[in-house]
Parts: sequence; structure tokens; C-alpha cells
Amino acid sequence: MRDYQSTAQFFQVLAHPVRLQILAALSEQACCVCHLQALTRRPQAYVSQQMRVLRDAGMVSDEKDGQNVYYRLCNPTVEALLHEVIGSDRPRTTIADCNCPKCVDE
Amino acid sequence: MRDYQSTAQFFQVLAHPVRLQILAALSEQACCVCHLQALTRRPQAYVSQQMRVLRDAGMVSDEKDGQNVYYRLCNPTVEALLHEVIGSDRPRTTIADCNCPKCVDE
DNA sequence: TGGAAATATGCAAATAATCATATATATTTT
DNA sequence: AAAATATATATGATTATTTGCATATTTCCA
Repeated sequence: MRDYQSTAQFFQVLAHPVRLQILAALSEQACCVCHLQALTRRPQAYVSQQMRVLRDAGMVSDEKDGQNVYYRLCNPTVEALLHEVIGSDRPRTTIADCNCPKCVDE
Repeated sequence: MRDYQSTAQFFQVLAHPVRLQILAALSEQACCVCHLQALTRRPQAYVSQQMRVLRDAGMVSDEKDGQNVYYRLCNPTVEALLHEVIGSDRPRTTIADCNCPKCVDE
């Protein structure tokens, strides 16, 4: 990590409840946007906006598979911090209403 | 740490370059406000405001000694996070113009 | 006691972040 | 090729944060 300015920006990205929820979900498995929509109960555009913030911050990477875009965590520091502050006792929300191929298959 | 909302607020406090600089200094030793003023090159009222934010967030504790107030880190999670994101390669800024008893004695 | 030094607080202007809405693009299905 | 689905982007209104400045409070010392 560089100077205090960029470190502050890094923390700013984490200073958001929905982004934290998304990152916590991604720390378990890669998810498509529709999955995160169901998880967070937010409109698609909203989730997509947050994913851009996370992508621009270098915290997640995206991979397109057909119609779906799968996001995954790609930053070890973020993983470590999540573990530090959230730990493993986070609410294991099961998502019922996601119809992406990956969810339907399992 | 509790829910995502309070975790986000926790990160919000860290999402500030001057507060980060102050916390990094406190992670080495307790400092009075005048010391932090010299370090950050900000007006006294500015530093005092940031100290309130850190105090309200439960990250630092204050102890009055005569005219001076000494602040110290009092949150192990903050210490761990600072170490994670800043590490030990932070600029070791020596402060010349602080006249508090502690600084003058040494 | 009175003044100077150290620190804290209150408030307002400037700045930045959030979120809803509308719309665009790409892919699959029919 | 048109419709449907998944995702992305642009824009603007609202709200929150930052920061400078004036002033208050506390303590020390002459």
C-alpha cells in the first residue's frame, strides 16, 4: 500500500454496508450480478454501480460467461481485512430466487 | 464486529488520510495534540476535531497530563488493520517543532 | 488574579458520496 | 430479426463529510 491518501481511498471503498455484504459473499465463492441482486435485495443498476466501484478499486475481477458476468475477489489484502473485521460468524444467507445457470445446477 | 452497517462506519473512520497518519503515529507511541499538529502540519482545531472522531469511534483513548492531552491507540483491531495495510514501511517522520514536556525531555 | 498555552467545540461553506431513474449494450431465445 | 434477459452507464437530486474559522474551556505560571 502506498501513501495515506490512497490507503484512505481504499478504506473508503470498504466503508459501505452493501459493498461489504457483496465482498463477504464473494469471499466464499464467485457470484454473478443476479445472485448479488437477490442477496442484497437491491435493483440491478444499483448492484452494477457498486461492482464498478469494487472493480475500479482493484478488489474484484469480472468474467463474462454467456449473458452472465461472474465476479470474484482478487485482492488478498481485502480478504485478510474481511476476515479480521467480519470473521467467520457472518450471517449465512441462502438465496432462493437466483436463476443463473450456476445456481440452478447446484 | 457486528453487522455490515457498523463495520462500514468503522471503515469510514479509517477512510481519511490525516486520521490514518495520526493512527500510524499513535501505533508507535502515545502523542499529545501539539505533537500531532506538528506531524500533520494542520491547525490545532483541525487535529482536535479528528481526535474527536477517533475517540467517538473507540479507536483512541485520551489522558490529560497538565495542559497536555495524550492520546493512545486502544483498539487491537485497528492496530492489526494498520499493520496489514501500511506495514512497517511508513515514512518515519521526525518532528522538530513540538515543545511538549515529553518531547523536550527526550 | 490575570494572562498565556493547550485543547475542545460550534457552525457554516465547500466538497464528495449515495441512490434512484432512465437508457444503452450484449447475448440468448424464439 | 425481434423479444427477452443480464449487465453497464449516465445523470441528477439528496444527503453526508470535510474543513476553515471563531470562540470556549482548562490549566499553568508570573
